[in-house]
This record gives sequence, structure tokens and C-alpha cells, in this order.
Amino acid sequence: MPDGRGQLLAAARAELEENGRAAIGLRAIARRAGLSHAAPGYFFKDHAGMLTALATEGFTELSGELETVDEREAPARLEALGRRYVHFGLSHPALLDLMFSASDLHTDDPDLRAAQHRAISALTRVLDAGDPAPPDPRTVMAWALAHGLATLAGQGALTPNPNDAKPTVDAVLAAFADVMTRSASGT
Amino acid sequence: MPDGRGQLLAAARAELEENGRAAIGLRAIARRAGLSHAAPGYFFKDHAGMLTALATEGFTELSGELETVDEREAPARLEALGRRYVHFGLSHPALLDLMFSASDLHTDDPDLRAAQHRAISALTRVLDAGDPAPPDPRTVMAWALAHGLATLAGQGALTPNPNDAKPTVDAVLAAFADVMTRSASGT
DNA sequence: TGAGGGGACTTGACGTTGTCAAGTGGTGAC
DNA sequence: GTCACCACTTGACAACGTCAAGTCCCCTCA
Repeated sequence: MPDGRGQLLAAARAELEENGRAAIGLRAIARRAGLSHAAPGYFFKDHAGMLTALATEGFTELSGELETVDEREAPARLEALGRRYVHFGLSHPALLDLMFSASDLHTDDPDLRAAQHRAISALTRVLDAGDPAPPDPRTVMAWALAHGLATLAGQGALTPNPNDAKPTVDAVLAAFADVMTRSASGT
Repeated sequence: MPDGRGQLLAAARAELEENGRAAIGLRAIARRAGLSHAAPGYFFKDHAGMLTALATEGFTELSGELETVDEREAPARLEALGRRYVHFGLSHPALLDLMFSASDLHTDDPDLRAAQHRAISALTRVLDAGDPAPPDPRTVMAWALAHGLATLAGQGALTPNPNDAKPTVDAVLAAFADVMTRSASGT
């Protein structure tokens, strides 16, 4: 059960959340996982490759959370989706940051792309009830709002301590849902 | 006029935009600026200190752009603000990313804090016509939307190539302004 | 039973990095 | 004319990412 790759990824996750992105060195995670200094190179090829694997894991987890939203509960699903997205960002701020730092990742990695696609599908399925291209501006709007809220709150931009941000976040999500339904009813 | 600190910051900016965050090494920017390998240490103390200086510069520039919005043009100012924020993010994606990566910066640096405060003031001044605490949820909502849009577009999450994102972004901002005015008129 | 091959690492070495202590040169004050 | 200060440089060190080569162990096929 203790497979090297998994242990290394877990070590990297821990290092990321405890000490920030700069602390995830290949040798540091190897030490933490109890493997030799070159083991990460064997599994991930590269430092960027290792970050890519970490980001992939992040997208997979995010998808899992988003997919628990029931597509049928029409009025509340938008808010539910936003709440889950933001909750993810508040629980793993550094990971969300990494997931969207294109220049540090191998953006053409097929696993990464698949995981990204799954997360985006989870969003569009609920919001658009489909997968239209180009997406409805309102879908992108909801995604951008959730994403911005998640990153701002997670980095402590809204409140000095990220943990205090939840009331603000909830108020914003509620206001957004309110604004959306009002504008829709007036059509 | 060629002061060391300024040259180093310029070199760091160039390295960041050309090769991404991972490429801004202390020695690399020293080489690029034509100084000795330890010069960055003298000016910035730390690697994190150097990133902090870079982020500070970013916030100052962002403030400058946001402050050109005229506070009086009531209906359009919200959209104008969002457009400038997103434009900044599209022009300097890696910099915006860095500015909000708390774990890589010295977040208690007074210069950084002042620059952050100035940027946030520029936002709240236009949106709230003041500096209320806690801020109006709608203010935070507009900020989060602009921020999310800027980071998603800048990292190529909306379109494969970040440069193609502008039409999408414009559509979203227009839709947001529309939604906001509709919901306000129905009060 | 024994040879062969492959996966999962380790060992060792290389050049490069961040950081620090100590030095150097030039400018202005007294 | 010396003294102090500023803006760096020089040199050293441990730690880092990357690569080539080696080791161990399990599985397969004869």
C-alpha cells in the first residue's frame, strides 16, 4: 500500500499547506516520504512535473466536491456550487493557487488536462445544463466570481485571517444569487 | 539614474513575464542587471523579500490604473473599473498571480501593505463612495468577479490562448453590469 | 530450477542556487 | 586628512535539481 508516488504526493501536499509553494522541493518531499533524494525525479521527471501531478490531484478533488451538487434543485444549485468552490479554496488556498499557475506547470500534460476538463464539466453541467461552446457569459460570470472569491478569501485579502472570511463569503454568494434571480424575473 | 535596486526589479519583472515565476532567481536577475550575484541580497535581504518588492510594484501599478476611473459617471464606472482590473491581469498575468500568493511573500512588509491598501481603496472609493467597514457585499462581489476573471483569463483557463479571452471577458463584464442595474431597478 | 527482464527505486556526481561574513572603493562630513 | 557610511563585490558554504549508473526484487518463460 505504501507506493512511492502516493507518499511523495502526500508529502508534497503537506509541505505546500504548511510552508507554502516555495518549500516544495524535490529533495524535501523525498526526505519527508522517507525515500532517496532522487526518487521524485523517477516518478515525476521534473520539478514542474511534480507540481503538475499535485495540481492534477487538486482538480480531481475539486471535481469530486462540485459533483455532489444536485442538478435538479434549480434555485439553490448556483449558490451551492459557489459555496463548494469557495470552500475548497478556503480549505486549500495554496493548492488552488498552484492549480491556476500555468507557468509553473506542464500545461500540456494529458492527466492534468483531463482533470481540468472534468472540473469545468462539473461547473457547466450544473450551470448550463450542458456543455455549450462558447459558454454562456453568465456561466463564466458565476465561475469567475466563485474563483475570485475563493482566491481572495484564501489569501487573506478579504480579512486578515483567512478563517474569518466565511461570513463575508456567504454574504457575497447570497447577494449574487439574489441579484441573479431578480434580474431574471424582470425579463 | 541606473540605481541597482531599480535595475534588479526591472530584471525580475522581465524574467517573470518571459519565463514564469520559477525563473526569478536572485542570481538570475543579478546577471541580467549586470551586478554581482549577491547584490539582490543586499537590496532585498531575501528571495521572498525580492518577490515582495515585485508584488508591491504590481499593486502600485494596479492602483494607478484603477484611479483613472472617474467616480462620478455613475452607471459606467463599475464596468470601467472591472475592465481596468481585468486588463491589468491580462497584461501581467504572472504578476497578478504573484501579488496574491501570500505564502511566498513577506505579508507584513509595510511597503507591501501600503500598496495593497491603496489598491483596495481605489476599488472601494469608486464602488462604495467611501471606505466602510465591513464593505458592502456588492463591492466585494464586484472585486471578486474582476479578480476571478482576470486570473482565469490570464492563465488561459477561459481560452487556450490568453490573448483570445478579451471578447469573453467583455461579454461577462457587460452581462454583470446588466444584471446589476436590472436588479437595482426592480427594488 | 534457473536465466532473463523489467519495475522501483538508490548512489554518486555535477553545476547551480540562496545566504552569509568579510572585504573594497568612493563620496560627503567634520 | 581621517572617518564613517553607502553601495556594492568576493569568496565560501550547504542545499538544490538533474542525470547516469547501479542495485534489489519479483515475475515470467524454458
